[in-house]
Amino acid sequence: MKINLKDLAKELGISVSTVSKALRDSYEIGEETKKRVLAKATELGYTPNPYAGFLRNNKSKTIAIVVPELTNNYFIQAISGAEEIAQENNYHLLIYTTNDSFEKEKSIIKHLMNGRVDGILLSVSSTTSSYEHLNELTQNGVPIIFFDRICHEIETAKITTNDFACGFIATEHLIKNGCRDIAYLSVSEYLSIDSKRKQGYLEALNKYDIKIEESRIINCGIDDKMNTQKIKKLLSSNKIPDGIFASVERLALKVYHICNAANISIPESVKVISFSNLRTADLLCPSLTTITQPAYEMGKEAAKILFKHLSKRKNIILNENIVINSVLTIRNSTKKTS
Amino acid sequence: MKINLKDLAKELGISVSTVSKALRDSYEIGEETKKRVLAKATELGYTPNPYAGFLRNNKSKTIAIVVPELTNNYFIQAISGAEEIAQENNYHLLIYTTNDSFEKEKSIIKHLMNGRVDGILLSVSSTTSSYEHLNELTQNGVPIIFFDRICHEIETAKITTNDFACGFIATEHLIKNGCRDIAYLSVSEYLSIDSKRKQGYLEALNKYDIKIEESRIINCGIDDKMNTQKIKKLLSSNKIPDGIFASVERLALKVYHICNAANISIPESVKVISFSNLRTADLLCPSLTTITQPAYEMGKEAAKILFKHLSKRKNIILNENIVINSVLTIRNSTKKTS
DNA sequence: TATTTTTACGATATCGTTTTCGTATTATTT
DNA sequence: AAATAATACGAAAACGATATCGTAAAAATA
Repeated sequence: MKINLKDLAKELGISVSTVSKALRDSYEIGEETKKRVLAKATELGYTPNPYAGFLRNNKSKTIAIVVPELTNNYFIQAISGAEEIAQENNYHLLIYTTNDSFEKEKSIIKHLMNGRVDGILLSVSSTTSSYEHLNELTQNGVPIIFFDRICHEIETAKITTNDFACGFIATEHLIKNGCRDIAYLSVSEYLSIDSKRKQGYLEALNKYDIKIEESRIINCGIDDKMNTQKIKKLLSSNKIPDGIFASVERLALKVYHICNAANISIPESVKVISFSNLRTADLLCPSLTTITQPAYEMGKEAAKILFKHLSKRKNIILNENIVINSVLTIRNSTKKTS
Repeated sequence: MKINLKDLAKELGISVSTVSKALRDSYEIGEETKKRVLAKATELGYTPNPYAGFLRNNKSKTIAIVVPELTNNYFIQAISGAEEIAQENNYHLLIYTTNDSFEKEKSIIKHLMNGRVDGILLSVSSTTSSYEHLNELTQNGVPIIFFDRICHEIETAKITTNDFACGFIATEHLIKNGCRDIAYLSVSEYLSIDSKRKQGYLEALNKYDIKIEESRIINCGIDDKMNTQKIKKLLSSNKIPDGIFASVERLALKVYHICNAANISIPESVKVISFSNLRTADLLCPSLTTITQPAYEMGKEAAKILFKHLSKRKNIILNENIVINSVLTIRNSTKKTS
């Protein structure tokens, strides 16, 4: 049933090595023999055992993509882009989610260290606070490319969007539409994307001479209940902010839900802008003004760079920062209401 | 740098086979030796080459999940469920998207035939019109489990939701809220889920003595422009339907967009219900009444059954139909407006 | 003490490829 | 015709781990 090279060789009355070379179209084999082998191979439905080849060549034709969560459209689109490039290169794509857990990320990375994959695309977990596991990985010669949630400490290629500029733009947009008391919903103290977006936010406040209130920076995390509590508190005081800048989609939706429940009207009472890749942003009530990251392109680019490197067989990836800009799409959640 | 069993054995001054058995905690090896080996292994950071084992044992500890698209929350959630179970079983998960293309599906399946994976979780493409590639797969001994978009012709386990009943319930809900002229947006003539949902729709019309109009069954497909055109036509005639039942999320969103553009008010002019796993269904304008499939559970269940089978090492999976019910969530898009 | 059993380990074949190297045959050159 | 070069193929050694044997030494039994 399951046919291998030896079977094929026996059937053809020639040696295994000849069959192997014939199938790989080697110059060492005569045209006639090649045809015979190929014909027999298709006749018997021969397909090579991939793992034998992997073992021999020390290459697995497989890469992994590791993301914090699957309930975030950004990551879905990035995966989608990576998958397309993988298919183009006849590679296979393993998928792992860390659920934003540092421990799980370490465990996954450890499992990928032994040559199971030729390379890794990673967006680090929001609770990842040290990078030894990633260092070990590169020491073992497994190339890794970061996208979005990058790790500066590791020397390799990193794909990001213009987080600082967008943080600035988002905040400026709120200001220009009348906001003077803007809250920033931070997603994680560990993430570079968060700190950059926040810096953009602070810079914009500075430019427009708005005093920075530490209490308006809400440090959210992965605990949904805690987030709800913090945002509820923000929106139930007697002096609620007139603008909210959510660093990630999930927090903006939380704001929507809380405002709905508390009868706080967007954008009249509070304007909302968010980093988001939501497909339904324009169908929301009200439609949500977003900074949309080029998630698909970022996934594609990360994979492309990995494959470029894999084809070169060089052992080191140079430090490289690739920035693909996000776009601001203005909708009703930040509409001027004066 | 990269250490293998032989290196370890040399370092310890014992044989490769002893080291191997010690690491696998074999009864053949003395306690003391085991400890020595284990200590040395961790000291030198030994991790087994996975492919060597795969070759030897003819098992890859890897399964694949093949879905039509990633821009559909149903599939994302199903993948998420499958991934969780895979991690629990220390398995790895390969992901493939067919983009609803029959050819791509065949190509992917062919690549998975040679033992690259121990099993496959599949939701067939909406353009898949024959099943030879799947038959070949099972003949090659690769177990396959279907979820959602199943294939009756292959004998194996299939995870579905109660499509017929939900088709009926959805339609009945529209009728009870005042609709008498209900259109059904079909997603594909090939898919069993579609025909079952449609049958439910027809059954409901029958029960309430509503005449079935063939022209109210809109056969959509994967061509977005064609879909837009067909739905626009439906909604721009002088007698538009008072209810729309979308068989998939994407078509409901299309309806929303078209209604928004054409100033047709939902639910006043037309009520909309849809199969959907949209997280933002309740935030839409108006909030969307949905039949929500237990996507996460279905993915989990599919994976669980596969692993149950894999542990049994039996060569055949019995025909089995597992049905997990969907839930109707009533929101404003179907609100009574008499 | 002699025999059997148990314990603990090593040598080696195997999984299915790829690839290096060796070589017999034919073709080309002088 | 003799020497060299090109062509077409086969034998066998990897790749790294596992598992089947076989077998010394130690322990248990007779």
